[in-house]
Amino acid sequence: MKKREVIASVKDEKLVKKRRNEMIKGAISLFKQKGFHQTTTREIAKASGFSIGTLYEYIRKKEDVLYLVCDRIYDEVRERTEQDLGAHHGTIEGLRRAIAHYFRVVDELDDEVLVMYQEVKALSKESLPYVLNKELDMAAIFEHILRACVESGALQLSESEIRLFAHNIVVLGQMWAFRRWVLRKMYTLDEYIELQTEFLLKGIMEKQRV
Amino acid sequence: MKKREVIASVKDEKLVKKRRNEMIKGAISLFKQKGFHQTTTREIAKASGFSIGTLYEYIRKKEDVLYLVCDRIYDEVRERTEQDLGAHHGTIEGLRRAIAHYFRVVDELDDEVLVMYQEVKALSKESLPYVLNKELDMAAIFEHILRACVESGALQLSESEIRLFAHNIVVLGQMWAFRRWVLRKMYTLDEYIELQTEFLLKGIMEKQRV
Amino acid sequence: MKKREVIASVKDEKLVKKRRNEMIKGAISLFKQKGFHQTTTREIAKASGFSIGTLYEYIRKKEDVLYLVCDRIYDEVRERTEQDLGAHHGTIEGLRRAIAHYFRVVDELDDEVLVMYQEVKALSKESLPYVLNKELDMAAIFEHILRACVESGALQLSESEIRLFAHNIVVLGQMWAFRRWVLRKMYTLDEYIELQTEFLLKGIMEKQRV
Amino acid sequence: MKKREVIASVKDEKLVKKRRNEMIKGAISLFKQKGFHQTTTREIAKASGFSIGTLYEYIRKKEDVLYLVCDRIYDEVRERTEQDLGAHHGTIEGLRRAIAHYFRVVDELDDEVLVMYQEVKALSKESLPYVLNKELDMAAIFEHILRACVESGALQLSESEIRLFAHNIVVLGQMWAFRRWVLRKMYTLDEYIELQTEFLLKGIMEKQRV
DNA sequence: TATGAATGAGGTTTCATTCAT
DNA sequence: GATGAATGAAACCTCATTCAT
Repeated sequence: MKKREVIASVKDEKLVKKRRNEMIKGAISLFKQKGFHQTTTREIAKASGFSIGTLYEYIRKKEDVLYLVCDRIYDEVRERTEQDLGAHHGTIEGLRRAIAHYFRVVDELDDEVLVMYQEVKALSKESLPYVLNKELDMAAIFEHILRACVESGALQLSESEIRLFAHNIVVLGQMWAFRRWVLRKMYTLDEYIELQTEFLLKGIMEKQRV
Repeated sequence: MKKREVIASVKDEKLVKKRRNEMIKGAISLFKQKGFHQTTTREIAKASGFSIGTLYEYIRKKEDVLYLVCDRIYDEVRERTEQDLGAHHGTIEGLRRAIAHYFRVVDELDDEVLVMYQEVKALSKESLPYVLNKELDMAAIFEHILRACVESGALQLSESEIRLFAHNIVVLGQMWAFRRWVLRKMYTLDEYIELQTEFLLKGIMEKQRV
Repeated sequence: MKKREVIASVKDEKLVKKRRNEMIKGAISLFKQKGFHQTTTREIAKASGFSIGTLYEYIRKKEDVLYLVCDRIYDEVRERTEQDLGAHHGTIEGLRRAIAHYFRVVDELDDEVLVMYQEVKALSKESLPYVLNKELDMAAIFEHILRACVESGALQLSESEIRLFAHNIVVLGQMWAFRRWVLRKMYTLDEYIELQTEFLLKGIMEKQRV
Repeated sequence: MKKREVIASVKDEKLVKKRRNEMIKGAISLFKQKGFHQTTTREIAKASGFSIGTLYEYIRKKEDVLYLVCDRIYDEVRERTEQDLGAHHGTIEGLRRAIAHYFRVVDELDDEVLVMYQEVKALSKESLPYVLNKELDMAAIFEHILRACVESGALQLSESEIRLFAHNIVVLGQMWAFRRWVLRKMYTLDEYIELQTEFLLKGIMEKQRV
């Protein structure tokens, strides 16, 4: 699925990219604090370093900002997660590292992940599918890893299980962001990774009926 | 933690309870469709069957409605989950049944769970703790069950693990609601319960290091 | 053709009528001075004696005000023109008096007629037909009078001529309003009526080829 | 009365004339569709084939465009009407032909006439007199013709009548444009010319009191 | 001379909340 | 207790105009 096109009045594509980066950065910091609905377009413009008129040269509606923000956050999380995933491919060790790596990315971008999580529903019916599709892309990363393990014989999983477990990994990672208000009181990041990785791997690996 | 007091002008407590029930019912159905911010107080009043003036006899601010709604949904989910939990206490079978039971409750109340999930962040700093506390109550249900299993010797878990696994159960249940857009394409509820229960139990039970 | 319904949030029909009268009065005086587009909704509210919020309890969009204004002006002109039209029905004298009477109405309501004339095109495609239909109603008044004269034998006109002459009368009346910037320098109202009545009657009456 | 000077930043007069022609052409086609107020300066620039910056090299304010447009339309209507008016000067036949000719010009330029009619009131107090003066020039054309007929003895009219009848001719011509929504359903252009010419000539010619 | 990005005042409209009845 | 008309702050968005390039 291609990206949704957000139409700008300004022609210069370089400039559009630059201004939108400023905009996204400004908007994220506001959305973190107050959420999308509590943030005004003027505030977004100000935080982006330009006037309200200029803001609207680069978007059409306020919701476009939210779309761009969600889009960016997903890209960021995905890109970072995909970094350095090559080694140990198709091994349990590789899976273990991927999980840990992903959890650390969520920790670094926890504000962003939270924003994304809580504001997605504010997207219009038009934008939503594009963003949900990115959720699927995240799950797909772990599906690939799991599938590689199956192919190498390191794991024995049905296709159904692969897909479900991939979602489980993604969600238990995000959980560190959206339940941080309680989890951080109980665990350090390292403890959380340690415990959840054990939990996940056992849940994924064992074959015998419980 | 006690409930947050939502102040009503009307004194008759019976009436307050009755009107608030109507209000919560009306509001939930609206929040499901359009979310809290897109729903106006007038719409809430109308859907509740009384006038805007009357609505404000039973709440102080719009956010009170959201608080009451979230509060109610948590109570509903918790109450239903706690039903018929007595049997098999302290056994793996009891845990298995509790999980399945809880997942079915989430399925029945999926709209409500979604509302709760997506609108919590709209609560004021004042209300939020009360609602988050209810999240903890949900986790506490499974902590009790897990702890009973540990005490009966059916499971061997540290206190840290008990608390984390309880959250995992709660979140993977909610996941059926907040990822339904993808999960329902892949699994029936029964399949989801079957797969996730296996996954959870294996993750929880096994003792040997992976 | 029925009137276009302008939807009000307020239920009390009496009140709606009263407030809309205030609104129309305020709006006309503003439209006279600055035209529809130069007039802001805030100004309309103020001139009507209520707040901007209240204004929008009685209309949905700014254009509704324009529709109500045009609608009212047509009604006013038509009603006043139709007054005392009974006598001399079917005679040239009756026609002469009707013309004079109508011209005097235009003179009294010249500002209103001007507003109507110049702002009609600002109406939406949705409202326009209802207002144009009122133009036809005006013409219909004179068609009836002319037709009565034909039936009584006082005039000999084809149906085509009746309809055209009716429009001519209406337009030459309105001309006193929309060309007042020049006509009033040249003629008093009485002179204008005298000259135009002669002109119209001769144009209408004579049968022989010129 | 001289033309109002519309100030351009660009000095090259040839270029100014050329660009303004493009501008007027573009603007008219937009004003036809949406009216002056609904048309943006950007749209005018685009329709004219240059940038918004360039537009403002040739005008000072948006209203200048409207002035130039109205000015041009009047010139066009007047020039075309004055063509081939020499023959039959001072005769009823000459008058008859002039009326028919003018009505055909209005028919050809009906969109333009409508624009002019409906947007004149959007002109500033400063520009208005210049444009109204052109209305007088139109009337003057027919005043001249009528006066020639009086001088040749073909008609017997007071100065007052001459001036009024000239306006009547102008307005009944414009009426074909501004009432076209109804008139075209009832008459072809030829029928309209035929009927109105008879009407006008009878109204103008007959001497006996009615 | 031509461009188009930038500006921000100001437009329309919404909606939570109040309060007289 | 119930009503709903009134309020006005504040939201989103537009667009005429400027000015650096």
